[in-house]
Amino acid sequence: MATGRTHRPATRSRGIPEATVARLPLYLRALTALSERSVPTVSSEELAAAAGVNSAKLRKDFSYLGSYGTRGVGYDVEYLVYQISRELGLTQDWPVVIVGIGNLGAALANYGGFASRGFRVAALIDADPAMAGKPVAGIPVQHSDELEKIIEDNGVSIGVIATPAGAAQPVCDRLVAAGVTSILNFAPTVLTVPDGVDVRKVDLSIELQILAFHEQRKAGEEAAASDGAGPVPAGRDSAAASADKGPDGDVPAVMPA
Amino acid sequence: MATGRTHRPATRSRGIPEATVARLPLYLRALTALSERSVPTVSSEELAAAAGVNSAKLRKDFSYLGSYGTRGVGYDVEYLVYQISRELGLTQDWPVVIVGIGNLGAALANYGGFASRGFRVAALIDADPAMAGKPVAGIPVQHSDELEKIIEDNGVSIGVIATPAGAAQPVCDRLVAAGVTSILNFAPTVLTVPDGVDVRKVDLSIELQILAFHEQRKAGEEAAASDGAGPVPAGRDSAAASADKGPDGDVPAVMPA
DNA sequence: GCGTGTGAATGGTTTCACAGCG
DNA sequence: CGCTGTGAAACCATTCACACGC
Repeated sequence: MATGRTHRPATRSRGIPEATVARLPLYLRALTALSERSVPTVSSEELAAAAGVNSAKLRKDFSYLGSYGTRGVGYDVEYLVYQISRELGLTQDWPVVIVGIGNLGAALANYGGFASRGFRVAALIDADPAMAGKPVAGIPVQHSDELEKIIEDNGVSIGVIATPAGAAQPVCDRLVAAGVTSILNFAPTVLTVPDGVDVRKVDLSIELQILAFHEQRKAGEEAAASDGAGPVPAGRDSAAASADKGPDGDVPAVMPA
Repeated sequence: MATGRTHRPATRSRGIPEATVARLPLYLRALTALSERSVPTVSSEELAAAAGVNSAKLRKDFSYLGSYGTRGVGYDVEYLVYQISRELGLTQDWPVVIVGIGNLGAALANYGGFASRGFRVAALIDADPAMAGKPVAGIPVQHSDELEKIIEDNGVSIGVIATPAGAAQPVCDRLVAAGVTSILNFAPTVLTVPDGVDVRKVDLSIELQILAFHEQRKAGEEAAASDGAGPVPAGRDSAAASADKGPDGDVPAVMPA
């Protein structure tokens, strides 16, 4: 999904499907929880339930990593934690910079799961001179003039962009020029990057819009058949024309017809 | 990820693929930008470039909505903005509650894109009594005791969870019981919900781990990667692929199986 | 002509179902 | 016997290529 020419034409025989890669962190988290409770082994069924997927999918996913299970028994928790960690590259240390220390950037800097597993916040960077030196999550914010130097000195290859939309592309360009090859983008913009650079985006408003779509669809279907699977608890109908109850008279007015 | 029951396409009309739905917000954003610059029409090629997808995909996506383009010309920007907004349900107002007003919750409350398009922060809720009454982003935080009342009074059907992991499931249960049917979860946990409730998750650490995987692969392309998928649990320590440079003391004990 | 709209071809992912092994 | 590992089938998504209509 990065650039136009995104094709990696079968780099090597090393072919773990993208969809599987995206689930490995989920399995890892579930396994870590089991590990902390000193559970020695799990079946695909149990682990799948904990990770919120189905067991056939999980077994297929693991089959791409190798045969790490024992038939008739299940998977060794510790061993699997190690194997997945290694596959994901978490047995090494990844220094990360966060650019844009507003509300969101500060939240990310404070996020515990960040440091907990392989990732380390190497620096916080902001364009506002007034922020410089101010500690956030115990780390002093540095001015963006230092960006290139910070990247190089720390061998940073992963950058997190938490700037306003307008600043995202320029920041991205500088990160890439300085040597960053993976970017996690929280700004609501499509980033353009050269080949070989990975971009993943996290976009609140896109997620909300997807939810709204499904929500609207649910509201439009009050003629359920005899399925009767899920009795929605409070049978209160919601979210129709909402021009009546709101304490706030603000109308969004997205578009006239 | 859409919860449980796959919707039967029995109702022949609205069968928009999930992948398409996920891209509509992207198109909408690009179109809105064009609209603000008073661009009257776009070709699939141009719009696709702005949205970061390829044009065949975009045309196929739009074909699910109907035939809104003009051959030889392109798409009318304003008209398409309206059609997509309507399809996504953004022509109505969606009151949203945010639960958990820590760093992240505050960031979300302050996020501009939130209110800008169809969504309205109806309330901020936190379990900490000390937070109650304190305004965040101009909205006073309310205590979680009020949760059910708030949901009902405001007809909220979308909830955002930004609590610590441990609190997420209980909060989720209460939201659902009170009538929420769509949840955006920022806590690093798998949420269990009844049928008919949609959950989407945003998970920083999963995204970072996916990036790390690709980053590691890139690094491994310079050095001949030694294949680690050996026979059975005997040669498991062949993890020499990547130079172990990190002082990461957290490596789990290697298991002989 | 030009660019949309769409069947058909391709590629990837999920699910099924069962063989195989501890 | 129970549970993993995996071909094969079913499903979904993307890409191709071209007919069609402005």
